[in-house]
Amino acid sequence: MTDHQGISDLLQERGIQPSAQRVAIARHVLRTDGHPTADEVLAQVRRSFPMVSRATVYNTLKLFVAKGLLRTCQFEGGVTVYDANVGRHHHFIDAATGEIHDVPWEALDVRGAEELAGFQVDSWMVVMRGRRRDDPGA
Amino acid sequence: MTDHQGISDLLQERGIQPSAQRVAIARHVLRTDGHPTADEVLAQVRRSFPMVSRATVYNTLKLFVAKGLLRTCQFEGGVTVYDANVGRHHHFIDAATGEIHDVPWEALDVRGAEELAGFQVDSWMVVMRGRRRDDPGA
DNA sequence: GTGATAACCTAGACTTGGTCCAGACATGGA
DNA sequence: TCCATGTCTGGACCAAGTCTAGGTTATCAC
Repeated sequence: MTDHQGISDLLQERGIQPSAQRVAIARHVLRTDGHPTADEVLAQVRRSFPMVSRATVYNTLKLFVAKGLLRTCQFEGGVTVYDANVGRHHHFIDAATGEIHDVPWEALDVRGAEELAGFQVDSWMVVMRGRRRDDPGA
Repeated sequence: MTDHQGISDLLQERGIQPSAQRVAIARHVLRTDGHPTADEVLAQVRRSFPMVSRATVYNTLKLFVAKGLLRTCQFEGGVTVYDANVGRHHHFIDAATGEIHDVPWEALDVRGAEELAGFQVDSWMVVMRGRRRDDPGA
């Protein structure tokens, strides 16, 4: 799914014309389970595609979000990061490093969000902060 | 608690020298249950204190955060907003207006956050999105 | 192949949220 | 009063993100 042809097909499925730039951006942003910023994507893509412009990266990321391939998140520092995991999940933010980790939806049990008085709740997520435990036994 | 003397005392309790500017900023930012941005605070404070500078507002808000009088949040749009409610609570974001509403801690029941494998979770909150219901009967 | 059209990309100017800094001003002891 | 310290101002600066004009490329009818 991350080879050139596969990505090209995926973009076309979503109604996106698979230009060389878009495929290059998609390779970097859809293949990671990290949460890169637009500038990180730009830097990565430029290694294999030096002429790509900043505007193209921003436009393409926006397009991918509009087409449901990506979602954006804002946490610490006010920078927008992109998340290729578009299914329901929660987030854990490492207070020491700022790293963002996805937490599976089933790992937590949230009750009461749907029947909140005065609000029609369409979606929700839990945002946790703390430290990552680096005991390898876990 | 929002009159001049009370605010002055509150600042001093927290080890903050209560200058005229700081009291003016505190009056606007601690008396609201909204979630103003720094620029909104600046605009408000300037109505009663036209000479206040942007740097002072930013510095003062940072100081209040450091002293535990305020907390910051980042949601949509990547702007930092300030929240005078520093106790535990959740957030609801109105998808139509972008407004942020505080949701009481007890309104939701979250299980599993404390014993998350691989992470030491220090704090968490639920971020909900949807529409505000404007039925007055609720 | 050729030309028209639309889609796409680039570079750079611009906007906005936020920080930094030098100098001015206030305040509180000795 | 003088000095030291803390605070405030205005403006320069920076970084993330957007906008725009013009150039390239792809598509398609002829």
